[in-house]
Amino acid sequence: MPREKQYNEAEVIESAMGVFWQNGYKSTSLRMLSKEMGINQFSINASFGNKQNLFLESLKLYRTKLQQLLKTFEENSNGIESIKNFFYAFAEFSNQNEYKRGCLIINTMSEFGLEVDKEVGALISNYAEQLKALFKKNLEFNTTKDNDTIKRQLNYLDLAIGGLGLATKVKDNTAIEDYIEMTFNNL
Amino acid sequence: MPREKQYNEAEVIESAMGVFWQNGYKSTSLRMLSKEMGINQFSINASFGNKQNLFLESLKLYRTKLQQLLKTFEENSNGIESIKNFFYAFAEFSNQNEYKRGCLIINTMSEFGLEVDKEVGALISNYAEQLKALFKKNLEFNTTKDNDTIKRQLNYLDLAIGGLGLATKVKDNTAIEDYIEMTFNNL
DNA sequence: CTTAAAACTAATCGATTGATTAGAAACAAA
DNA sequence: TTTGTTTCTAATCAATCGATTAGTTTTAAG
Repeated sequence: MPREKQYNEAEVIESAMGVFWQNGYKSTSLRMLSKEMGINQFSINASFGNKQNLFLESLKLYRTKLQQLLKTFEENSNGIESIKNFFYAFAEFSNQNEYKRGCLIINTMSEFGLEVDKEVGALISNYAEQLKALFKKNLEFNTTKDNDTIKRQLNYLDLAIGGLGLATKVKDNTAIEDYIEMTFNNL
Repeated sequence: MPREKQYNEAEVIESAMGVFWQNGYKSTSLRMLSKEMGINQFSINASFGNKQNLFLESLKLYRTKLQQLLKTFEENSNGIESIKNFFYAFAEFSNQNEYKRGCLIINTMSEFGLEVDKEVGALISNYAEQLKALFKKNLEFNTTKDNDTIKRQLNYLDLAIGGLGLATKVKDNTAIEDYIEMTFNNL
């Protein structure tokens, strides 16, 4: 007997994700979201509760998109070159349209630092740990490396992918390509 | 005949800079600034006009502080090792107290991306160009490098210092040290 | 049809934002 | 002391924020 929803929740989250990606959390208002999602504030509340939770759902969607890159990375884990391929895929993903939006996860890390919401922080940490595990797996492809070398190179890659995320928001593609190439000269 | 100001403008800018550094531009309200600066909103307006201009003045002050690092860098320009020393000095500066605030300039780049205020953007660009000039000077200390190598290494260092700025906001000192050491293994 | 449940529109809530105002207080020259 | 200028405090402005409400519309079961 009830009236049907006139929108698809998965579709409107996609729109919300785009707005948060472009503007960050604090600079995104519910009115901006309402406009881009094509539903009013009441419906946002009905489907997602509040702004914070909609942001979390947007991050989850973003995470599932990145997961496809991680899947390719996992399936093609043959050492350093595989890590480099992931760096390029990550940069390309961040530049997937005309906007310079960077990476939503790294943007969020930068916006909130260590004072991040608990659930958001958990999502970010989970992603970071999964990525580091893949880095580690590929670094260990060269069995001559000692544990200390692995540990240092892992920290190097972890911070480098963060820097790459920031760079995709403010630097041009040539600089980014030079950066990736140079990053892997050391490894 | 007039009444004297009961505060020193240079001192209250120092306080304002700290608030912006910790919270970013948008998350800093005039009431937070008023409280930390020890003067009321009217006085902020009287001395600095508006929030945007106070932010610009805070950035200028931050820039003068970084200028001391650049001065040391300039005076001790003997090649790659000098660049590395600057990286360490930059990381230490960003961690100068108990807070994890990162670098105000890089935080601002991340917060506004390419849609930054004109004057703020000019200040950032000016700083970035000055820094790149110093990188270039030290890279060219090794006269065997061709121009293309210099250009690639310059982009590498430019993006790496950005990544370091982000890292000082969210990573621990061990990871940062590993990152710097690894970064200079390639050069 | 009638009816009940859910989704819709539009208006509005209190709180907070950046900015401004009115009026009191301070202070040195006249 | 009087006067004129500036700084100060405290209150308040319109705009916007996230969130919510009241009331209408849609829909399908009965």
